[in-house]
Amino acid sequence: MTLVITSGFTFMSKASSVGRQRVIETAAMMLATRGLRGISIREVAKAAQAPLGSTYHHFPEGKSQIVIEAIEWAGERAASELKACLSTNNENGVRVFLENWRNRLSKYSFQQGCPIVAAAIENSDDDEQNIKRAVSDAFNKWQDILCDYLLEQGHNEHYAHSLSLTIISSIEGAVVLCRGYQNLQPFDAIIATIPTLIARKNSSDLRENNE
Amino acid sequence: MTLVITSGFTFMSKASSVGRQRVIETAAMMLATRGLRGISIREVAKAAQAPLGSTYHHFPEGKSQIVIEAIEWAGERAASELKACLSTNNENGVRVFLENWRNRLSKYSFQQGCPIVAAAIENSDDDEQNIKRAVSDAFNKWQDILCDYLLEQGHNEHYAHSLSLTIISSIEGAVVLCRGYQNLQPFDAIIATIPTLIARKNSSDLRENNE
DNA sequence: CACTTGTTATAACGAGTGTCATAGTGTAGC
DNA sequence: GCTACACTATGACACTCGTTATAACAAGTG
Repeated sequence: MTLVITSGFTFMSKASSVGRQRVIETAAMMLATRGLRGISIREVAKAAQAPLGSTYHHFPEGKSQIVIEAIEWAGERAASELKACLSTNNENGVRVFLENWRNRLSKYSFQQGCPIVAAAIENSDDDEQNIKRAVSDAFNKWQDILCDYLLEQGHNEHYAHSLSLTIISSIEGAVVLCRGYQNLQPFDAIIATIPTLIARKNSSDLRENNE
Repeated sequence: MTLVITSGFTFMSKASSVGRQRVIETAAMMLATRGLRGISIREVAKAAQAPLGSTYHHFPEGKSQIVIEAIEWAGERAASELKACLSTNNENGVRVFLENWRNRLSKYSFQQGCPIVAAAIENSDDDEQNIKRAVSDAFNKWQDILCDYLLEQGHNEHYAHSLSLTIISSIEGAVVLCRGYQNLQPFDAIIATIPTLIARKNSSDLRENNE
């Protein structure tokens, strides 16, 4: 339940901005745990030790604003971690990133997944096209980073595009499966298979099967 | 919104059992659309044209029973479809299954995903270890079917195990990404990459990287 | 007819939800 | 001092939620 805050985000002049930021990070954590409709502003505020009365001061658009900012923050956080892994580990970058995710999953006993996934799969009849936009923005950012990396590794553009989407899909799917299975087998599986797709530099056997 | 009922499920003697079954299938559909906490018994009953007063007659354990039976039904349904694809298409079986999923996604305009995923990622503090069990049962069934198929295709046991989990992870992840992106690119990506993992019969380059 | 049995109708309970209005607090600048 | 303003406290509104209790209904059986 305890959340370690590492961001030095400063925005306004006062100490309350760290309270605002803590609400965002707590919302992201609870989103990853319980889903979009599983969290309430009251609970987020309580967990963030922020006064409920002030959430509508910091987030005048209400819950959807909190959720969107949580998605953006989590997306940015994962993007910078991915970038760091890829730039410092060269051809093993993806594997290191996978293993980081693996460790985080077991650290939290499969209670936490990906907040962006949680926001992606819960439709509501009326509201919030903006949530979907924040979700696709996050996915897009990860894909761009991965795509650039794969191009640097010598893959052609088309394969880099497909492979980057495949990697992200596998990760997100494996996180879901691990939470269902309550063990790490799905993640260990993609750690065993995905790197072989990256290692293969010539993608000749791929082209003939495209439509 | 219209739900086509294809199952010939008979259980009790009366026509009301089709009402009961319709509640299950409607719950599965709404679960796939709005998530575990996004559905209410009242709404499911209304959508299934079943009287609210009788849901607690057919499902005395309440919402959790409805959800569990919906998961079981959806898991069984997907399992039999997967089995059919694999047995009638031999080495293209997975590809056919992927394309079926792809078509279903666009048919429902990315509104519907996988009900089992929805149930897998929403933790609640107190209740329902049984939901998690139903989820992992469904995943396990799919994995067994895929694993047997891959063994028949000539893969060794360890690779078949890893690859089957990778395939399921990729599909579930791609479904999530497609809903986020609101387009089919993620699914087209895994259709381009996954079959190459299946086509490769010798997994020699895989073994050296395992821990 | 009475009687059972499977099903439905209706109303209510307590709890939780997002949101808002209003009043109160503190602190910085004059 | 005092005003301005960012923030917080409190309580309320209208709503939905899962669940239960209780009564009614329909149909078959004796």
